[in-house]
Amino acid sequence: MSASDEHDCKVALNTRANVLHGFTGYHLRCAWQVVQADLMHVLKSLDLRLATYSTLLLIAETPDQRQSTLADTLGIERPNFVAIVEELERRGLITRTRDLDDRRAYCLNATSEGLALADQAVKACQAHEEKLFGQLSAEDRAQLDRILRQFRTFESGR
Amino acid sequence: MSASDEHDCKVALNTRANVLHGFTGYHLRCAWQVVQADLMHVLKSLDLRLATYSTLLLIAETPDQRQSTLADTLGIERPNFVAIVEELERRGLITRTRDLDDRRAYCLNATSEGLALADQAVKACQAHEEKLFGQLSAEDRAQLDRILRQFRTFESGR
DNA sequence: TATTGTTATACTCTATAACTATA
DNA sequence: TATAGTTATAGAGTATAACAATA
Repeated sequence: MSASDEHDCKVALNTRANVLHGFTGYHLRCAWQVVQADLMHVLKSLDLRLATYSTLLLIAETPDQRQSTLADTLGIERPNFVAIVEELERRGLITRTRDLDDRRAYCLNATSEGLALADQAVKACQAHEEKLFGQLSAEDRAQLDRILRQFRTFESGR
Repeated sequence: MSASDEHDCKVALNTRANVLHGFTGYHLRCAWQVVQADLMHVLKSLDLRLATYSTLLLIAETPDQRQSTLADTLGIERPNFVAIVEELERRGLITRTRDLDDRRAYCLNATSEGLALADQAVKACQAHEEKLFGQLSAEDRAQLDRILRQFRTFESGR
């Protein structure tokens, strides 16, 4: 068996007490790393990465969008998005058809295989969330979700 | 003025509603990205990165530790830690002296310049935390900190 | 034999400039 | 001239194998 089959649960920045522990941002990072490590493991079983997963989901639910619109939504630079879209197309999960009104652009759509995989991935990620966030009390879990959503409106500027 | 002088507040994975918004993990990631972007900007003004910052802080408060111990604590692979330590030493922020009991190892210690910079960095990061997490209510901020700390004990394995 | 620090290397993710074809 | 998609490239961050010096 390969190293990729072992589930590596190690958290960077771990165990020993130090001044970093006084920062909420540090704990936020540690929490994300725990979640990310498990999420990546779950997605790997479907041969997906974070980027291909979120791209496939977005294409599956918003048909006929352009690459640049999708890339923008996902916060991925257009040049870096090309390889992601190419992989999904090569695997038969999405189609790219020329926009008839603007022949520079593509319209991206999920195939039935893509929709099926997106569905599988969502179910797997819901199970992953249950496994991880289910370790919190129901109240804490709801509070965490509610509080984290507030960050979307935050400015990080001076 | 260079691009590094502008404060880029953009959050990846942004604005448009999609199925990802149903996942707490997604919001956790977004929150970390908001915090990380601002933190990196703050540290850049002291010519520090996340890695050099956390390494300097750890060395400053735990004298006479070995590289491998420190790397382990920070969750950084030993080979990748070499360049970080070299940079801090080159800038006169830390010293590396051979361990007399084990001449394979180094003992790392912060210089007075290193201690001063660590102090500056901690103060800057405390201000950064006030600015960001201060946008939450006092109750929400305390709840978030408390809940996030629970993740340190979580297993992400099956 | 095992460990400390190191080198070399490779793979991912990210960021920018410049090209092409269309508009 | 501006935009959509692309190419090339460069920089971080991260991971592993293997080496020299020392234990």
